[in-house]
Amino acid sequence: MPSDGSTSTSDVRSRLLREATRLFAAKGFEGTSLKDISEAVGIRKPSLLYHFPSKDLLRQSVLEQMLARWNEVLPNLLRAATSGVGQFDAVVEETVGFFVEDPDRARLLVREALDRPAHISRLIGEYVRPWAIIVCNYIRKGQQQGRVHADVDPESYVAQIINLMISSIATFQCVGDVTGPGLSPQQRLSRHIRELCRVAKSSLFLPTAN
Amino acid sequence: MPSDGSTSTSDVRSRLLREATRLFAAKGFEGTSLKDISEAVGIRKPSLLYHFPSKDLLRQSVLEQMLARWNEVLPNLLRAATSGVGQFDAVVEETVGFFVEDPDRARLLVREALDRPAHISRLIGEYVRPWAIIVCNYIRKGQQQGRVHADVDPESYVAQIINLMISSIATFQCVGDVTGPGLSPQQRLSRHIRELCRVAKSSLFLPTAN
DNA sequence: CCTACCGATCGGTAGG
DNA sequence: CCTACCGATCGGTAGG
Repeated sequence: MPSDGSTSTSDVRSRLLREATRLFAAKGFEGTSLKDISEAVGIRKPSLLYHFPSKDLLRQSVLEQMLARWNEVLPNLLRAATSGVGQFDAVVEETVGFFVEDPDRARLLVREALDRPAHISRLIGEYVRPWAIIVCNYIRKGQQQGRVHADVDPESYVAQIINLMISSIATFQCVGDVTGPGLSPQQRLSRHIRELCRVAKSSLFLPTAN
Repeated sequence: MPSDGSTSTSDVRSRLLREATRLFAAKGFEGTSLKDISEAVGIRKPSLLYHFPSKDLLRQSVLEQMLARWNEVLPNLLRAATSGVGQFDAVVEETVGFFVEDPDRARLLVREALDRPAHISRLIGEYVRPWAIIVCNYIRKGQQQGRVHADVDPESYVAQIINLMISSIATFQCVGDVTGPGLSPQQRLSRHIRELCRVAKSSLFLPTAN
């Protein structure tokens, strides 16, 4: 019975996951203590360890929760990925949207890539290779049809664009302002993403002859 | 007198900087202890603290050393940056080369961007804004001359390409293999960089009419 | 979900 | 450049 209004029901576990995500993204796994996380939720450290038996299992749970959300979005993405120039836009924007919706997802992935490269390699093999191969085949078909630049290296192109989408959102807050202020963060983000999509598309497709 | 062959002269300080760079890049600032660094050099922790009075000053020194090296390379870069399509290649390749020469530089910058975004914002203002403005003006001139795509957003484009160059090398070891193995790391890196340069150029310049 | 407590390790100092 | 040591904090456990 939530009589005090601060703890709604018994979603302590999900609140722990949320605060852990936020703090791991902001200060890193080693830079965050269990005390930081538990007190952000309003409980003591041993209580956290009741929900997550160790710090490392908490880290794994944080990543698993994010990947589970990605698997929810993936069907939409694959549906949009069948063919055509407009569909390409949709795939990029849908993927970017996943990370814009919560930039901590991007920061978490970049940190994990730096801290545990072998783990990220495994996740890539599991979560992105399947549909990366599909995209590569789509690119090669486009090259045969003359819609895609002949000198594109499909595998490397896909790797670069994935990397660009994730890391540019992860570090957006500080690398976004190369040439000074003058715009609101929202405006900068919007320009940033539009240019990201433009780069991805313009470096893939030949200009349409119109 | 270096009689034992392990310590050449008294470059303990520079060896500490080298090992600190390597360990901060690999495991992060919070994930690296002063003991790790000092023992990698073969001395005790208090001896490290004689050369660098605190862990935070060591971090600053590591970054300063890297930025000093960048300032040595910058003149070559600015000389090549004057005009033309071939020159654009030279600038990108020279910049990429700086980070390929030692990928720890890229990892250090990405980690710093995540850990201390305000600090990286300041460094960007100091080290990259000056010549980023020059590049933006060059892009705008190219747009007027019809050599550069009209819909390029110069500021965002520069931010994206800088971000791409650094982060793709920082996380190359794990994100490079989106579509499976089969190539040596050297071959993969070479393909990766070639595609990176192609994306940068192809998304900027209009196809030459030949 | 709590209090009380554990050994280990942290960055840093004293003193030589 | 070392040994010896400091208080603080770490992840984790006992026990309720």
